[in-house]
Amino acid sequence: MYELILKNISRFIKLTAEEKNYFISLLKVKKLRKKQYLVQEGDVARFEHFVNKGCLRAYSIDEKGQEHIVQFAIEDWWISDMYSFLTQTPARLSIDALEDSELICIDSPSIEDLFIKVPKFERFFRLLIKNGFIATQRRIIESMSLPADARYCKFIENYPLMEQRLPLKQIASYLGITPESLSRIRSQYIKKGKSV
Amino acid sequence: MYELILKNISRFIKLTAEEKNYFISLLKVKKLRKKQYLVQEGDVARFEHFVNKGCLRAYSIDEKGQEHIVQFAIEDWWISDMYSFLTQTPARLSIDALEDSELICIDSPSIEDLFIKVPKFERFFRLLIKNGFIATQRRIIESMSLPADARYCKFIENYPLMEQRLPLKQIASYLGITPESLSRIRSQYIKKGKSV
DNA sequence: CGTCTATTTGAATGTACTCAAAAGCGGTGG
DNA sequence: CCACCGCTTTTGAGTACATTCAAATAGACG
Repeated sequence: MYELILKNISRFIKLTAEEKNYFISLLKVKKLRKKQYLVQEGDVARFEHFVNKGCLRAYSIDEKGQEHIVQFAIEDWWISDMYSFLTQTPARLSIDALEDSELICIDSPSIEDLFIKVPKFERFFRLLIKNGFIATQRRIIESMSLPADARYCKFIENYPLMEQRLPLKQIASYLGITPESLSRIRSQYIKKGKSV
Repeated sequence: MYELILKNISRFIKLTAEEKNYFISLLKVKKLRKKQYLVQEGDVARFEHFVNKGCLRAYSIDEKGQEHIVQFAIEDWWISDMYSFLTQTPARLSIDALEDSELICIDSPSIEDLFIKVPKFERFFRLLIKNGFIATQRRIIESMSLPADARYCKFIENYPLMEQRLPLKQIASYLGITPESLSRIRSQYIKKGKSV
């Protein structure tokens, strides 16, 4: 059950067996069916979530009711509403499952305990957030400097595993374009792409 | 000289006089003239920078030679190429001064020392990055869900102090539109804005 | 099998872009 | 101090790309 998350952590910090056990004692497992919410806009996010299995998305809904996907997460990724989790104010994002999923969750007080008893975890979460920050910055740069078709190519390059699992509609929402536009881009891409 | 940065830090963690002195011993001050580079694309970012005075921008340059501003920083803000700093690989961003500026810098090895001697700083930098991450995520959501004119309004709302100091061209680059477009948006905004 | 949603395709529209030119502003050197 | 130069900002005209709206097709799920 916990192999994947321990392996994930070991990429950044080394833990003793005792520390591992303590860490595991703080975790909760949660299963979600496709389309179920993990976090709804308006909740206070109480957990950081590690995806052990499945696929989820974090998104915001604008005044017109349109969804804008901020992040996807598949196995071995972390997902949460960072804003809500940090400030303990109501979430601006919703998170739900695109596939039946299994999550490993750790709540806010447990993380604080963890930081005290095993300070190495401060480092781990710092690096985790840093990576998220970097990815997000890169995404901003790409969204500004590349036209929609190039953004789609980049997406496939960066997340080949996801691209296969995600409905086009969801990818369009992530790229900030309409499903119709993405459909057209794709048909262009296939024509040209055969040779590329 | 160091009041501002100490005050900045004290918003997140409390330091003893001794810790403060140790921290200060690690700092370097750097002055920049307007238009001077702090970091150039291709350098390895060795420092985190705190703006004590002045105004800077971090930006990337795309294949067409166009600049895309990722972040502005004025007094009491931190700025660096996070990606380069974390990975110690060459910077993808350039950072330069939009006004004569004064920076307080701390290099990578010093930060690692600091984390060991005063672990509270792990927390500080974690929170700093977290805030950056949240701001960046919000920016992505806004850039996807709002038309250019609304993004400009949001920018004025969020960063009223900056808006006054920044040339229109720089703001346009941040918003991801051309200076011509921003000029037009602005003239609309003034007409309508009088009544708003 | 039927219903609901996702995807494709078409046509008309709109927003922001490019290119071009003029006006405004700031700084520099004679 | 003023004239000039370079850069920023404004304005105009034509263009390109993505959008909206609509309709048809394809797929998924009960």
